[in-house]
Amino acid sequence: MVTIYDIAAKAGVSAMTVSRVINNTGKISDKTRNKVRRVMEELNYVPNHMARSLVLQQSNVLFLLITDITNPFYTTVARGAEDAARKHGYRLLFGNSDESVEKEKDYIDTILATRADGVLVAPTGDLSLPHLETLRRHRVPFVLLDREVPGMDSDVVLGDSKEGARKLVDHLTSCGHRRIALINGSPLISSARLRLEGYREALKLNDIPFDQNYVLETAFEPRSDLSEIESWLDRMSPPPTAIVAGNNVLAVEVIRTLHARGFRVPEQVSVVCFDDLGPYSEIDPFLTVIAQQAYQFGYLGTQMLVDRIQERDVTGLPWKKIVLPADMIVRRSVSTIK
Amino acid sequence: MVTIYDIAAKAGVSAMTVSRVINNTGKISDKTRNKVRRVMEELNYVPNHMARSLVLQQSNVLFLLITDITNPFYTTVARGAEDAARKHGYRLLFGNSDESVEKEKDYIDTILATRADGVLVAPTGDLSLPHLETLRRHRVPFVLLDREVPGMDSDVVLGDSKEGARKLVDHLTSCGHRRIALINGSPLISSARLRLEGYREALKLNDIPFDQNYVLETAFEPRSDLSEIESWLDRMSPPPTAIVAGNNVLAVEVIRTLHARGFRVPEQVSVVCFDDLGPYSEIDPFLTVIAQQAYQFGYLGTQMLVDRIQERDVTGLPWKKIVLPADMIVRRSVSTIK
DNA sequence: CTGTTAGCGCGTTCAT
DNA sequence: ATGAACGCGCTAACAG
Repeated sequence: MVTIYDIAAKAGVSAMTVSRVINNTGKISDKTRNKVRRVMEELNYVPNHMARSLVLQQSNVLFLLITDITNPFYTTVARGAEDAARKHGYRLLFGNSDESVEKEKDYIDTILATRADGVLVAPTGDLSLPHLETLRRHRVPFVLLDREVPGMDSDVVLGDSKEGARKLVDHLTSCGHRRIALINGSPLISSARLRLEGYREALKLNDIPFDQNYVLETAFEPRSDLSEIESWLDRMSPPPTAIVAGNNVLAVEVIRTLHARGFRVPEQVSVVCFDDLGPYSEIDPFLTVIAQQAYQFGYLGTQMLVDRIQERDVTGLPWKKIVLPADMIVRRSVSTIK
Repeated sequence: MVTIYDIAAKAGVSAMTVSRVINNTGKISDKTRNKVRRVMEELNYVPNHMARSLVLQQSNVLFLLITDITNPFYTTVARGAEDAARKHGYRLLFGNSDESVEKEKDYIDTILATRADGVLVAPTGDLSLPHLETLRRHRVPFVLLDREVPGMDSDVVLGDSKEGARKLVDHLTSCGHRRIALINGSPLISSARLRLEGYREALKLNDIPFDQNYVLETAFEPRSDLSEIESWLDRMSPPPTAIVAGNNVLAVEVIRTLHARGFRVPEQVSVVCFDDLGPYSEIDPFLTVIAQQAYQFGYLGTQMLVDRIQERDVTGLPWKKIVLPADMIVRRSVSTIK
């Protein structure tokens, strides 16, 4: 590896001068600058970020910790984050927690050891609190994505979950549905809680009694075993005419289960959910969804994070909270009941 | 930041002993080991990867350079790569080239400066050659994904593009289609070339003359302006009854264009393509596709890369080439012509 | 079993 | 405008 010393020697200057040329700091005569530049090219010099980071005490690395890059929502979040990170000169590491607190813990350790300058986290849920406290204790700035964690103030980018759930339920009732079920994520996840709340409020406003049997609280993550969903479906009587899913994964799994049981969607059961399902929706729009602005989650979150990193010394900057609107896209997965 | 010196002082040993405890190297008495461990916990010590990397001359970072994480194919590649990287103790950086040679060049510089231990690249095409040569010159091991680059030997993971194209065309002919068009990526991309070849061979075997007007070679990337596709569609006469798309993006764009022009798919025009479209296909399968094993591209590619990194000194290890099978999934986007 | 020395590549500080 | 000395946090090599 060629270092600044190599090029210093060959250019007949000191390493410090080379460093100055590279970073455009201090005053340097055009002559030496050009000379140094020429030698750098000649020797194919590439700066060493690790050495630089070590002395500067900053890595220019951000970490994106999401539950699963494979979920189209997070895919797009990642794209937004990478674009913004690149724009500000940061590199982006990422990891998938799979909604597992333990895996999340592992990544937190990695993040600390990496000396990432900041973190974007979609926390697995309220149980992430200790992890966030660890980050805080080590003074690593972070921005929460999609989920808040009680007991931890921070910058955060959220979707309007409550409003989204209301819109979904209202849409269903306006199509004549009254028996509306909800399959949701864990109540330990703030966005799931808000979606349940929105669902309950909308029912009330539509004079529909709340029935606990119509609600299943389970994991937002894909599962191999659908039996929990199956038995829930069987348990409800009378069966619902419509199901609200707390996210896209649950929608897919409910529909698969319904299909396996011979139900047709939407003819026999309507289904709506949060989060879109990627490019397919452009050509064969099926699911009626709350299409959250995933790209903005990542892009704006990264902006906030970078701001926070750079104004780090300014103590007491108030925490910022961005709530992105919940826009509904009506498609074909809801039938009308007369 | 607490360093090994802090904990050395507090534990009454030398920094070297602490280092030994951390890395489990050398022989250390249980007593000192425990003492050191206790102090480490007490002080919330976290190792500094950057310092470690600097002296060890290895970063434990891999870089995944793809065209667009938003493309469900690459999304899944990324998931496979991250899983494998994590398994081997590597962290994973990623970047999107958007099929742009310039952006790719930028990332190559980043990769070098980062001192990434290895790179997974889906090169933008044959013009990536200089970039790969740069990596090679700097002795950075890399594995090519999905695309080969003439003039550069290396490890590579490919799909069986030729066979895939044949299958697609054969399927169409078996449904009675004879006027089969192809919308493909740039001929500067090896997989696009092979798909064209497979298409031509299959036509020949089916006694269908090749017609250059039925082929459009354009970018694999999403575009805002569909006019190129529109005019191609208008140009073909008689119009094709079926279209093979070189990837999922092109399939989506062709279908959108067809819809905009009032054509129905598959009633008036059938469409098939390479690469699946994400989770949607599970619930509302529409497009007939060659579903490449995206996860394996990432997972196996990373395995190969790690092997190459670790056996780095063993010169002359032959380049490995993995060709993953092209499995067709028949769905609803092809109509039968009597 | 444990400590000392030196250096990984770079930038800050203080001279000149 | 340029250079020398030092340290960022860690480990390899050697010494004891």
